Amino acid sequence: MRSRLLEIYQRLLRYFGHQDWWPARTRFEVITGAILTQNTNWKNVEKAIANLRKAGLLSPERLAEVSEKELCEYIRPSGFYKQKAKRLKCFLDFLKKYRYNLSLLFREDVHSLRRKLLALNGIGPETADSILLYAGNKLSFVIDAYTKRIFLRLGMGNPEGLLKYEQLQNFFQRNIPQRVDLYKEYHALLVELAKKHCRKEPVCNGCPLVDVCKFYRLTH
DNA sequence: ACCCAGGTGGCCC
DNA sequence: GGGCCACATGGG
Repeated sequence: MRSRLLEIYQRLLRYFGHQDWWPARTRFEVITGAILTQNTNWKNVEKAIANLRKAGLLSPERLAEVSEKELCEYIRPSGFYKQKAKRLKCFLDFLKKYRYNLSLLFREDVHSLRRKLLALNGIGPETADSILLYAGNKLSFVIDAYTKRIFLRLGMGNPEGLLKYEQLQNFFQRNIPQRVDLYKEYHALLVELAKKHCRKEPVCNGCPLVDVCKFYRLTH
């Protein structure tokens, strides 16, 4: 199974090229984006991030200063803005214990830090792992709706009960080399594949995995 | 006028 | 432990 996952990775990389994720300038911007993009189109998140940047608020200290109400106005385009303002504030309260110092935060080991992030209101497994991997350079593979959908289409979903988050995550982590750059690139490539070829209504033309896609074999 | 998007938490059984 | 539902904006 190890070779299967790596082969898929190689094919995606060859087809799409390096994705160079996460699209952000700083670690704090990664974290902010990770919370804002929850069930939300990235284009909308970009608008919210642009608002924050224009106001000079893309640092923990500065963002901690603005009221939750004011924060709502900046992030409105990203949707669920009242929830997300609260969630950002919640994370900042947590970060205050580290004197708003992300280097200090990420000095902690991945498992202990993951547990602490999951304990925060508004940070579930995907957001936690996005923060750990892309902001903290920690070995924590990100699973999202796209990843699940793709592996269902590939016919790798049900047999071992790989539907639950941690199960699918363990499956990846056990079967590919433990390298941060590989984790980052693989997730980015899966998102790219999903957007181009693995939507709810699949676009099989030109899909680099078309020959191994169970959905394709069943319906064409 | 629909459907969808890089989830999460709360409530119910 | 699993099955719904609210949360909200912008684009196709």
